[in-house]
Amino acid sequence: MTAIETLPLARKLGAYMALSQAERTLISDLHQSCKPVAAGRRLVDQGQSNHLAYILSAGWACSYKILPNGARQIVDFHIPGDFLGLRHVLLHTSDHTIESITDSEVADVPVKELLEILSRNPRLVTAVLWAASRDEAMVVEHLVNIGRRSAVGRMAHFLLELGSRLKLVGLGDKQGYVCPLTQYHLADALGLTAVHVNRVLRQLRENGLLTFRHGVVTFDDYHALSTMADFDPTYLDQAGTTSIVTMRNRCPAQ
Amino acid sequence: MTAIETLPLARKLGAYMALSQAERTLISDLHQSCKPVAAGRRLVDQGQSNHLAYILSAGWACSYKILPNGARQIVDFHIPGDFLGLRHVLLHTSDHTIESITDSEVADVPVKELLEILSRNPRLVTAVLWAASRDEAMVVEHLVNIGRRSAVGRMAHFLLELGSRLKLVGLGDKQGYVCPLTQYHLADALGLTAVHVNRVLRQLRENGLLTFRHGVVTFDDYHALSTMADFDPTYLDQAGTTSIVTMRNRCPAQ
DNA sequence: CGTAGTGTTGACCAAATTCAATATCTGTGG
DNA sequence: CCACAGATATTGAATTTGGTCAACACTACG
Repeated sequence: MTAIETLPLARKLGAYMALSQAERTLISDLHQSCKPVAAGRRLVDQGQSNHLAYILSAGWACSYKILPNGARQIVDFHIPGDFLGLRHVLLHTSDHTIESITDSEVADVPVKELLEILSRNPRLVTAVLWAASRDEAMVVEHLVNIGRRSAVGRMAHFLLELGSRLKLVGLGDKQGYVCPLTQYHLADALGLTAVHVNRVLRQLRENGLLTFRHGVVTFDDYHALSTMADFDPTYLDQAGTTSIVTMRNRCPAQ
Repeated sequence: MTAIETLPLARKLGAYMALSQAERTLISDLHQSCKPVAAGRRLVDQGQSNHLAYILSAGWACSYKILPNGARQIVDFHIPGDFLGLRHVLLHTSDHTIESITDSEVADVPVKELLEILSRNPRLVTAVLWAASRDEAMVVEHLVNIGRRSAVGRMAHFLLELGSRLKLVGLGDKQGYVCPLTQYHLADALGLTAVHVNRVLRQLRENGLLTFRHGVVTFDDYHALSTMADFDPTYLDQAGTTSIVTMRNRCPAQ
């Protein structure tokens, strides 16, 4: 078992609120069955319910929906420390598929155990609720991105957002990051075709804004890129720490 | 004060799980200050935090984001019984604006009170978390809609979804419903221009699928419309009641 | 090697936008 | 009750964006 401090989920929730020793132990308990998963394996299936939630410890994954016409829309990418299938567990239906992109490691969490832990720990529920809210904020930003930005703007904004998320867990910086996504992944996430993704990437490269080659995203001009993409990482910030602190002072902890 | 049974929020949460008398009373307490709001008034402002959540008792509202270039993306429309500003309260920042579309009635809920109620009532937290999850499911569907469907498909799917939601609160049926949205609202929600919205509506009308005129949506051929739009209302269903019960019983296994 | 997945590019096409002009509706004041 | 203004809806023509089809290059890996 890994030391509690290095568990991505603990680190993530810990960024929201200070965790008591008991709470840390509970989170640790959720990681009992951490196991490797090969790339391309489906963890949650659209339309089915396998009653498991996962914590992604290592690797990349994505959530997507397949339309009857065969088109795929990727809703979100998941990086280490992310909770997988949370909504799936709560709604009891799987409205989308979650699939590993790279070889990964996941801890699967039985629903029963999760619900018991949460029902006994209102503070933890609050933290999880907050993590879920942050996820929704990302989906909303994604929606705005697809609905109201040009292809180039979408791409720039998306790669910047991914950079911010990765920086938070120590997997990237303002220079860039390692990124296992194919142009097909990008296309299905951004509502474009793979061919057009290629052209857009070329355009960004030729304009000296960013380079995405050989699995590496390099920000050639971070400032100019942020400007042209209207990128504002506020919605990702953990400014929430302040928020939760406020919340904790107002309501009696349990 | 209205009888608890007729409060939209109570009705909504009650569809998820049976509510105890104490819980009903708590929900009723949240409606202390129900007041009228004129059309076009902003309730929550992008970038500000006014620390209030609302329950929409009557009328229509919408959440949207304005991009620096002036474009607007409507994230969701709200109808009676919807919770407004939930994420806003939890994240302590307002990442989007919520505005009334018609003259409406809202009950504003002070954050402090809401948090106190939730921290003392884990079951209620679960219900709220679930309502929030349903909202996210709608945003996800919206994302898929914009990312991977043609303009006509988007419009059809969107108007069908709205019909399902309204039917749930008794404001519409398979024939159609009264709808105060302008073509600009539709455009900003679907990532189109108002001009193109007009053409798309004409096309749907001329194909005998649906008519949207003078503030009324009429389904001329519900079945054909659902088919062409790949509409599957599963993600809106309240099958959840079963879900929560089942979740308690099931488990481990894979 | 050879194959499958991925990336790259060009020529052509379709969908949606933009610009612009009118029409219609709705509420308001005279 | 009518005239008017502002918002909303409708339509056409020209343009842009992104998609489709097709060919080929590069890379990794058995």
